[in-house]
Amino acid sequence: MASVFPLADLKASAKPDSWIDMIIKGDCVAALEALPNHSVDVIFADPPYNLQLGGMLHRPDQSVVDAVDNEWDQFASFEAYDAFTRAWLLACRRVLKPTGTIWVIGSYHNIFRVGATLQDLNFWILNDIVWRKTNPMPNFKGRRFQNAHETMIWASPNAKAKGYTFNYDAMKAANDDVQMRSDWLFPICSGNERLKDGDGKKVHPTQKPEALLARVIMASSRPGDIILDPFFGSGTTGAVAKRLGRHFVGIEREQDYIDAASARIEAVQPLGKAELTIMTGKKQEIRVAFNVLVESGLIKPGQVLTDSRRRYSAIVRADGTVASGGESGSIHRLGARVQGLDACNGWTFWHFDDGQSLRPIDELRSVIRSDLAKAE
Amino acid sequence: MASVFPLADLKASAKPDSWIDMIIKGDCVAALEALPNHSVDVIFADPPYNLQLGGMLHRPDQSVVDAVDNEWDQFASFEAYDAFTRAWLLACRRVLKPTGTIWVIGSYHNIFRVGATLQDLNFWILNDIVWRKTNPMPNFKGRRFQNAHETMIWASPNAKAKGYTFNYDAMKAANDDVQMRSDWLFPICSGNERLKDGDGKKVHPTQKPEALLARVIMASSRPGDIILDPFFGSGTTGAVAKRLGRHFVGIEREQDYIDAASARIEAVQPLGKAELTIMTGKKQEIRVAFNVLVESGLIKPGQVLTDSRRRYSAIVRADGTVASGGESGSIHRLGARVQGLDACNGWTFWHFDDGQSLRPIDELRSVIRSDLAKAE
DNA sequence: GTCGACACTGAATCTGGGT
DNA sequence: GACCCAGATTCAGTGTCGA
Repeated sequence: MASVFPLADLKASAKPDSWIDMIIKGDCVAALEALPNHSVDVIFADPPYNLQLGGMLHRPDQSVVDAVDNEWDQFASFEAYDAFTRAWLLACRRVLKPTGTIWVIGSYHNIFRVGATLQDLNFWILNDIVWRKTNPMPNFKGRRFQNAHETMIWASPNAKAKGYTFNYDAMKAANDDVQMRSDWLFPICSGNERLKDGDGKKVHPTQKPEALLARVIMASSRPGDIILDPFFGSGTTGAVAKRLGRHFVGIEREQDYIDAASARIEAVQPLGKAELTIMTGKKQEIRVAFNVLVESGLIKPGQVLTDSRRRYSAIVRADGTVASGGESGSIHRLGARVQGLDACNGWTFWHFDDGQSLRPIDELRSVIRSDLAKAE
Repeated sequence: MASVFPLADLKASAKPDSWIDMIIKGDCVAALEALPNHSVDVIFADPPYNLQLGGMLHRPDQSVVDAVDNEWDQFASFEAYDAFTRAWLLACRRVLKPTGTIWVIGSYHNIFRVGATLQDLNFWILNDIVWRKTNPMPNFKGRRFQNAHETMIWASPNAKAKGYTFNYDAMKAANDDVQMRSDWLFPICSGNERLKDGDGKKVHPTQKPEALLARVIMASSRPGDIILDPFFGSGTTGAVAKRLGRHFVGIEREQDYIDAASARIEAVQPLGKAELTIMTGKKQEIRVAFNVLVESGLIKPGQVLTDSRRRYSAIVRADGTVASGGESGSIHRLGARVQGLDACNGWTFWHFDDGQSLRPIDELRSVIRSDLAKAE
């Protein structure tokens, strides 16, 4: 239980990082306002859905559906819900790093209001993600389609924000080497994963599955990043963040939820560094300029490069530029120029003849890179 | 081309139904205001998405993506888009029958604003439906998840609206006898279905697949209903409506789209009556009250009914009520009362003794129904 | 006629680091 | 903030052409 932290203590603390890996007890907006500017990498928010339920719902066998009827899900009007949404999103915006991103999950009851508010506040939507449930609750009355999904919005703090973390290559590799789509399939949280109290009753009515949070965190953060959840509830975000080697910050008002989340997170074993290594693509590799190949002798001045079908050719010059029919420039510029295009990746466009076949000069760059790696 | 209809002609027409199965040329809101109150059963709306694109986007092979940059998709601000959305939704509300429903399709660029506006105008969301694309365009820069779906909102005109059409059993039967979910899988519109002009260029940048409209119309309307599309475009709604034996009304500003849609709809052959019969379950079956059984002599006053295990018993009264130990009421009420439950389906709870075994009284209702069916 | 290679396309808010 | 420029980046199709 060491990770619980009353908001008053946080405000009194002189230590700047005392809020990391803690659950702050208190109101969401007040607690956010106690955190430093631009200090967290990712926010995952599962706000109240503002369900507007009529009476009780019975299954065909007359058993009663255990609906979400908690006090924290009651709002007087759409206006009240919008004001609440605006307040916590504004507080989140200040706490989020410029390179950070925010996730918000909801259903049709609230997600349209959340999305519109995000846009009004100048957040920039990157994707809307659909969580398709393998095992959703049926529609008992037969008057609608089975409500089989929830929606997450992923956004950066403004339209110009560059440099947010998206582990594209890891996602693609995890998805059988095709791009990860915006529709994800996961079971709802049940079985051993579902937190129960002493009477076997579920601790929290809307506990999210860890698999969902794992994909969110793996996609949009790096090990060591700080993940904030302003509606911490049963602490799924904290548990998964800890397991995945990230730091967490939770905000929660209700002591029962804090107790359950705290114990749950305590029991989590973080994965090791090897398991947490994120697969990256070329963008992350050491930059090797073309003239390094010339300087190292892998390419010789005067050597002729061609494209893969020998339609175009160019001569290598000693300064690391290439020339063709009066034109000259970088491998990229000249590649674009001879093809009449705006841009070109010279590394894959230009080839050299190794005596047997044409090979892209990118292969020579790989040789340099592996030499550099050995030298480390 | 007979189905095109300038808005001025519509206003001048004395014939009240002259707008049915027509494409009205003109502004969406102005045209809607020329239609009678509460006159259409279903509205399907595919409004501009308000895409905010930067410069050109190139594929990895340097080819240029043909983006949606049409004038009709340009708005000055979110406020302008919201005002536009409010105006056409209000106009739709007046034209829609109290038992009607509206569908709106969009992407994350606009759907949150549309959904919030629907709620602000007191529409009642029944479902949000995800159209999962089998073949979406990839994310070429690897900076986001592949945007692989669009969202539809299905709503009734107000929270208390009852009696809207939802062909639950037909949807369930069409879905291998499990409830139709809120996530639907369809390819994007391509191949022969995609309308092309003389030069082989697509007529409309965002033509929707007919399969999507077919499910919408089959789920939420009946043969003979009127389906309105205020952003008619290439006329998919009209073509599918006609094929499925529904009437359509289209509103469209651009003559090129009207010409293409008009010719397209002209070529559609409607399905026959037999193919259009909507599969119905018990909900749609002829209602048979318990007293009809008594009146018909299948159940006799004074007869004893029991539950399947003979734990409870009740005596049938001539008025079609049943009584047990001082309590009396409908078969449903009394069934609930004796079990101490809030509700009970008396048709399956109460049984009669046919001399050999106990059989639910629901079987007698089936006898009545088949007699009624023969009589038609 | 068949098969393979290649070109083309779809509602897209689509780079990042350095000067 | 504007500009420059290296260089990284695509899935499920349909249609065409030539062998």
